[in-house]
Amino acid sequence: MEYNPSKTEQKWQDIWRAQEAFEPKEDKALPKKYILSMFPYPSGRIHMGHVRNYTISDAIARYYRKEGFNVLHPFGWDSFGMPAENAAIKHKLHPKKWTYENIDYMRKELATLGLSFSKKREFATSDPLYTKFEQEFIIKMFEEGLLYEKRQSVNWCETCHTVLANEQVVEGCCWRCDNEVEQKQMPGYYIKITKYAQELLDDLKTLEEGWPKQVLTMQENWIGRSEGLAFSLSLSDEAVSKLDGNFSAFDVFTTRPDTIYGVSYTALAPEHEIVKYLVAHNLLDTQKIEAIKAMQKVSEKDRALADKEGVSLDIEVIHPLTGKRVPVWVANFVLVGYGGGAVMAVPAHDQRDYEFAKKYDLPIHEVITDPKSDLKKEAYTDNGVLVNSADFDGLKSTKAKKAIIYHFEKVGLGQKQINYKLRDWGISRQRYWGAPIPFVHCPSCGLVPEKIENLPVTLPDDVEITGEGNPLENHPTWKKCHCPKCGGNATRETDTMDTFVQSSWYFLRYCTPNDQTKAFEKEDVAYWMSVDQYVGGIEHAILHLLYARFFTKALRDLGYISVDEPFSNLLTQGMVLKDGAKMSKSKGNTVDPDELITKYGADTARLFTLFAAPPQKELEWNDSAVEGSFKFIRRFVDRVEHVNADHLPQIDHTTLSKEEKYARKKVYEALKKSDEIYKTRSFTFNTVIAACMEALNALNAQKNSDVWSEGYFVLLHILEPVIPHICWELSETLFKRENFKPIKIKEEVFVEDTIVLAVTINGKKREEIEVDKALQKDAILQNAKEVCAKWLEGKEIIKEIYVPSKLVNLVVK
RNA sequence: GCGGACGUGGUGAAAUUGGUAGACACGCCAGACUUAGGAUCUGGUGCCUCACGGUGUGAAGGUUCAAGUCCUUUCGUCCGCACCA
Repeated sequence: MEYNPSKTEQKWQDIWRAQEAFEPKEDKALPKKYILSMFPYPSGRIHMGHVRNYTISDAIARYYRKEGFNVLHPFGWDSFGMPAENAAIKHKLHPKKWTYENIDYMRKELATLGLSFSKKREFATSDPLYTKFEQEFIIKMFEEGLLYEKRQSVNWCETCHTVLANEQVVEGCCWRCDNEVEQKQMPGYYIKITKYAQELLDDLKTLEEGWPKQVLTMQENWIGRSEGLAFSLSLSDEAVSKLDGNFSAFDVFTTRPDTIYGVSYTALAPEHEIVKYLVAHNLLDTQKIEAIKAMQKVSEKDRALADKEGVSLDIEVIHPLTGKRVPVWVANFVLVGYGGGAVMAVPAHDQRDYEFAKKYDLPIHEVITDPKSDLKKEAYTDNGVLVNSADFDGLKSTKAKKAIIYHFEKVGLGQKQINYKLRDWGISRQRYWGAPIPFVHCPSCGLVPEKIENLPVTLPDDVEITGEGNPLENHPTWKKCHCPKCGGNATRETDTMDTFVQSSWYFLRYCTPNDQTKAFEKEDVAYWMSVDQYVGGIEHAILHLLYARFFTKALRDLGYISVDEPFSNLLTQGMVLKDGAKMSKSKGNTVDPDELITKYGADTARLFTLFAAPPQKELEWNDSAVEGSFKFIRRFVDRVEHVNADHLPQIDHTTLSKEEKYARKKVYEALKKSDEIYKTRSFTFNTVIAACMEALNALNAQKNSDVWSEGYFVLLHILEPVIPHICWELSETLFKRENFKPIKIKEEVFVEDTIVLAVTINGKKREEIEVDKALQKDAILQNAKEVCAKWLEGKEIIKEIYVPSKLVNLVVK
């Protein structure tokens, strides 16, 4: 039979479309599987990363469908975002037009891959209906105090003309354009993700089975919980009067309360209010003020790389336990955004404090002893035994921490505190192509949410995108409106939402995709959620995956759903590489999926993608291996001529020749392997494909047409998720697709009359023996010794080990 | 610095979880068929050795009858976070 992929693939894609073959059933009594790939941004064309992503989830979806599950495998578009605006500037195209044209084009491209998506549930996040529900959530969050507006220092990217959330700053640079991020004071909207810090951390435990460890660790570190003591340091009387009575104390946080007797100075962040006051009122000599101003100018990123640096502020605080005076410094390594922006410094037991103390010749008081400690060289930062710590002397660090916190709480000087590195999520973006933040600024009522019945607040179409400023801000009339509360003249908020807000709940919308009145039906969500298998890139380990987890919990608490975690199982696919580097246009090492499919067909593209590496690993592109995948399919199609039954034939295994038995065994081994990779969720398709190749090779070594027929019946079943078009074609012709149902493994094919045992001597393999399966241990050992006579000459056997159906090991001296 | 993942032929990778290392492919070599082949088919292919045999999973130790797999130390690669007090 000739293999003509373009014809066959077109044929089946047409049939699938016409028959709506992959729509989930409405029956909620059926067992379900929700299989989801991260939806794409419609950038214009699909790339190999998309092909890999969707091929993996499609294979999983097809498998479960064949196993009788009600499968939801939806698809959509993450269609708000900056590239649309950049394209508008460059090509003078409206972002909306550009986006939706891209969607149409990419939808056609993806169709050629034969993906089994539910077509009726597709949507784009820039659709006004989607915006409507999202704005409703935002208003509900505001009403529940989960969202607030605040003017504060933000991450600003000058190239993108917008604010970025902390998660979107990568090593001090913009995650999208790599430009260095600056700090800017601006008003913005924040979602209180910090309120969920503990739950987001705790629930990572429920994901241990289903998520890669790496991702869990990254989220854990990002949330960054630490436990310690928060207390206040009172300024000396002189210091209070120097500061004109405006300050009397400042707060610090420490995870090492056991070292508190070792405090020899304290340090404030350059942006600390006290420092600002001293500078603003010229309360220090000019040289110091200049030094502080210089420090303030250095970006956080550069500070991290800089040497420890500081200035004494000529004020003192009182040590809360000893009553001694402690000098206050400003230091470049203290962060304003964490733990009050001030630290107690214990140079003996903190390496940063140590370096600073050495540089400025500040005292180093040892309060923790340990044989490993050598304070002449470096700080001793591990636990140990307390000394020079009054009543706490002799306690071990762990005990002392508790005792000291208890003491602080008892006398009312401070309390136990849990701190998180996680910051609230800033969602304001000063851009046009996004979901408008549905608020109004009223001169008399202040910040007022839009009325729910007026949603969605949509974008004006008549804008000019220049890249200068926010087009909504510059629009002549759009922002003029009436206050939803008092009806007076008011101004619409011109910030739009971070696009990560849209991707934080799209998987819920797929559950009830076409409802015009609500975002989703509670029962639908209860049935379909959580996502049984989520597939996407590791680059979202923190960003999208953390936001989506948060959003799910927030919507739960707003009463919309009753799900705690959105994604039970996560597969992070590896990158597609060529010549050892990530495929990218700028490097010129891309492979065009369209060309690949035109040349070899979708099945070959899919087969290569799944065969070349396990999905979690990087996939190195190899043109001749693609060719090899094509040849396998062609060979597979070619051998169909050996099939002569239109159903699964009954075979009496005992009457078969050795080759025939071996072929059957290989066929059912492949089926076993296939079930295993889905069941264990390893999704190592490469091993299943290899097993099918072995089976085909074994079939080819015999001539029994019943064995051939059975082999094809099973192999078409196994390979359907990988190379669906040709499998549907062959299965339809040969078996009326009767084999696209669960197939029972015939255990008899694994039962063999003889077994091959390895004979090893001192663990080293010497010979192989083939023995009757009924042969007893003694006889087998005897047999083994005879075969290995030459190795045993002049040796004494001191031990004989027999591992049934595996090997014999003779230990000799 | 902290955390994570990982080191197996010329290459991509397997290895039933402690039991015959290198399955399956790519590549390469040889042969067959061909006017021809970058088509197809057959065979070979870890390394050293003519062979007998030796040796081999980054390195070094250890546990065990038996280690790619478990333990200790060490080297290297990749990724994430990075002065979080």
